[in-house]
Amino acid sequence: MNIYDIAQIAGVSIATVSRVVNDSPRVSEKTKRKVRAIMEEYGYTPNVFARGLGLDSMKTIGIICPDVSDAYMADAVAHLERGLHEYGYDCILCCSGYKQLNKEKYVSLLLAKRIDALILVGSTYAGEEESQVKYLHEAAKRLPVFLINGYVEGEDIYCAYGDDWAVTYDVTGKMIESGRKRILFLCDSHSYSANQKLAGYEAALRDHGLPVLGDLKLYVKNRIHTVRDILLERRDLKFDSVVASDDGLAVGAIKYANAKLLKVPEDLCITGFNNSVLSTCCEPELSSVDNRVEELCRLTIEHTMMVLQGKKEEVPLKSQVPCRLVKRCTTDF
Amino acid sequence: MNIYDIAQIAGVSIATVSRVVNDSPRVSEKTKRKVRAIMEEYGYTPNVFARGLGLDSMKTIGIICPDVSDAYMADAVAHLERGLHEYGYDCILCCSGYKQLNKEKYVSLLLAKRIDALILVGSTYAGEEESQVKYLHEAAKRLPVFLINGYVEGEDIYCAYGDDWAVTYDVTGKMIESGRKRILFLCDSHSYSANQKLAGYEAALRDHGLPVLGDLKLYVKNRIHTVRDILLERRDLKFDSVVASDDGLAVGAIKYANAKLLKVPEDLCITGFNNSVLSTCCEPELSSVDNRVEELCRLTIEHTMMVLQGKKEEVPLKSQVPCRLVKRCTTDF
DNA sequence: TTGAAAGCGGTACCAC
DNA sequence: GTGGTACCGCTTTCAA
Repeated sequence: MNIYDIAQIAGVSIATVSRVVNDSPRVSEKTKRKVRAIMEEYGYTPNVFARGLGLDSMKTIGIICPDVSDAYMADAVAHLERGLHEYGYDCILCCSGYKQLNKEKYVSLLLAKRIDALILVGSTYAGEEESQVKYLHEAAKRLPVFLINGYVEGEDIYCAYGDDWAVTYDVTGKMIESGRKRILFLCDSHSYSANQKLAGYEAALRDHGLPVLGDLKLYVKNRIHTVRDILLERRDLKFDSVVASDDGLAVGAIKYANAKLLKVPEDLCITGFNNSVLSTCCEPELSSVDNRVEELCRLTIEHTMMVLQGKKEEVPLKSQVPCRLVKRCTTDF
Repeated sequence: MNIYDIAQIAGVSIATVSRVVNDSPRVSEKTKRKVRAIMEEYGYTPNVFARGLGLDSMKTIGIICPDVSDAYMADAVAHLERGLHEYGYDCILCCSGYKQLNKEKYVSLLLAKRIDALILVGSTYAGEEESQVKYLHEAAKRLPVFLINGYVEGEDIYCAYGDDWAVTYDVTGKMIESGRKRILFLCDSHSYSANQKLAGYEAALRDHGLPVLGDLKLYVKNRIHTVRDILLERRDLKFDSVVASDDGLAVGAIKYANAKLLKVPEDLCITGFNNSVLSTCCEPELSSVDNRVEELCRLTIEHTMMVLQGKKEEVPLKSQVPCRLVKRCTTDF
């Protein structure tokens, strides 16, 4: 059943049917009703390919994230999908992993699919150096690119991210003010956001007259037991508190504390990041920074729609959303 | 840059360019090289819409799940996306929620997008009665439909699921054999898989000569604190063990035990389902049934490809994968 | 308000 | 092995 069939049955031209489908004002109400009734009766659905050919758009948005099985990204993807769907857009989801080559491959693959916009979730896409974000600039020449949780400067690259620096500065400061002197910084990558957190942590130490010690900056794989075991093995490492860049790492620290029978937060004060289920699952429950994914996604969707509607002048290239610490049982401030 | 441009530059016909793009054997190696070089040079990518129009396929597979922010589904989606991508297929992801109407809407939306196959993740799609799966039968008339974690009988509906009944029967049996007499069954839905688990639980009770008590079958919302609080409030409810249909529910039970200072597993023996991060995050760590998503996804992908390659006779309509209990600290058998 | 017809960018059949 | 060309199903301009 195609537009020709409908036209014939309705006794009008395909142009008219097309206008009805697109709800053009230049068709009489009477004709509209008639044609609609027939489309309904025969269960006609316009062919998306033919439509795409003409309009060069399929109302589809590409979402790339390193790995949806990560709770934070899954959450983001869920919010994005829901929101975009409300605007009549579908989502093609791609999990690129963390390797540069694959990120680039996925982007060009999506470009070939003629998606309407590209949304990248995760600060890994912000790259560590200019050469790593070149592909984003290239992509941005063809369609609007949106980054969640990272910042890349460039025309038509719109970024939404939390103030990781500020919140980490703040949390670290509070730890110091509550008497901690040796704060361990736990991290699992060198992404944009990880670097922001690290910088905030270091600034807080400096501003409070504490030394920035290389030993106390630990890069570990984000697996609970791995973190616990590494901390247990490093008997040389002395610390009275932990600022972790992810809940998984923080829970590893909690497991370490439990294993060593340390009192939390008295002997070891711990904060995580992302405010995921993990933080209410562990024991004691984890104080964690809420990165406000929902808000970041909301903003991104809003911006995407504005840009797609040609109002890109009204959309800021960078949008920062304030994070906030959700206090539970692993902090005493 | 389209096929006509390339043809002109290369001094061949569009037919030849098309053949080169599709790597047809009926083009001389020399011509292929020449045309390929030009395509490369000008960065030509075939228009997917035009191609779709002709072939009526866009090498895209629709994935529907109730909610990707759920760890289990996120995991499944991640596996599916990775696997399908290896076969050159992209994924359109839809989160339908649990309402019948929305499930149906999403399916017809995807059908209109002319996807090549449909994969549904979650036993909620198996429905509770025939009328609820009618839309799947309709869809299956147009394209192959795959279910992960649920069973629906019907032509061209291929299902892969764990043996929830058997593993629950088994676990419940072991609890009884280790001396438990009042086993609480925790559940958050009436989905196909939930019903299987319940049936396995009840069968085990019966086979061991224990009564099936309505009080001990509890339907709760899958939120850790909610579960804990409900159990704390129900002071009338006596139980010495818990079989939960999801890790989240089981962790709720652990929180309850911790709050009441019950010893786990001595005073309260607990098992969860899905073997998610939650099970290694909580304290004590949870024994949980591994539902083998990865294997379910692997099978589904394999089957999808076979069906799309026209070998549907070789694909079984139902594939069962044995689950297994991963023992941690909340059980003593 | 409606219709005719020219694209959109490919695929595939049929000649040569 | 290569080229010519009729589709695929829709949008949109131009005329009427």
